[in-house]
Amino acid sequence: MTTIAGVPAGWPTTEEEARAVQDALRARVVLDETGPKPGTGHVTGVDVAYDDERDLVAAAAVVLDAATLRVVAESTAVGRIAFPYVPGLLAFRELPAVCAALDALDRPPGLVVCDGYGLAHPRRFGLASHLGVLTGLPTIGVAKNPFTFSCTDPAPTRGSSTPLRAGTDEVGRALRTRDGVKPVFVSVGHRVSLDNACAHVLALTPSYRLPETTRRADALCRRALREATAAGRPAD
DNA sequence: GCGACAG
DNA sequence: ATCTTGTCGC
Repeated sequence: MTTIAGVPAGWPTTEEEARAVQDALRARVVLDETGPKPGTGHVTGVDVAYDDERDLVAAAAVVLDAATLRVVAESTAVGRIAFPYVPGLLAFRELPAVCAALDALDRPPGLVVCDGYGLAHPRRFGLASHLGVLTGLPTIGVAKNPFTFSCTDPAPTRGSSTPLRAGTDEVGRALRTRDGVKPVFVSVGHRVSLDNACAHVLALTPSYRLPETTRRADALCRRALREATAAGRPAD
């Protein structure tokens, strides 16, 4: 079943407000924990799909057994779009629906894998870090594009990586998850080290470029959006 | 000022 | 993110 995601009271309306929230919350990010051990416990993927025409958003959370990568639980949530897409402010668009989907799970999510960035962000507070602070859960970000960051190309074999830097700080890593295929871009969200985040991503990519968590959540939120769009309309 | 820019 | 068919290759 799909729950309804409302926009929280006080959710930012303007870009200025949203940036102020990021500046206020980023101090709460915890960076001195290693995080759960890869291959143990549960790992949850979250993703969101949009229908801008109908002002609809659908989020999905899919819990996998970290050892077997089998799905053990899932949930979806639909609602109104909470914020426009603005580079650097993606969290304000995605998080209300994502939080509603996580709340609807029948068990703890364990480590949460987000689409996008955590610390690798203009104000060091991308959606993975933001979700971690709001929920207290360990989170990481896995992005498909380098955003504003640049890096050298990792060696062509699976497992190789190069740093993603902002100045001299390593804010993330370009990580090759398949031989000869474009890397993914991993960054820390909350309560997980960068080394451990990369280890998790490798454990979650036995066959494809993207983590199984992301692939499952992507498929599920698209389905939830289709079904929400089809509902309440005359059959034809 | 102009372009680039996670999803 | 989303609009969109077939096609080349393992």
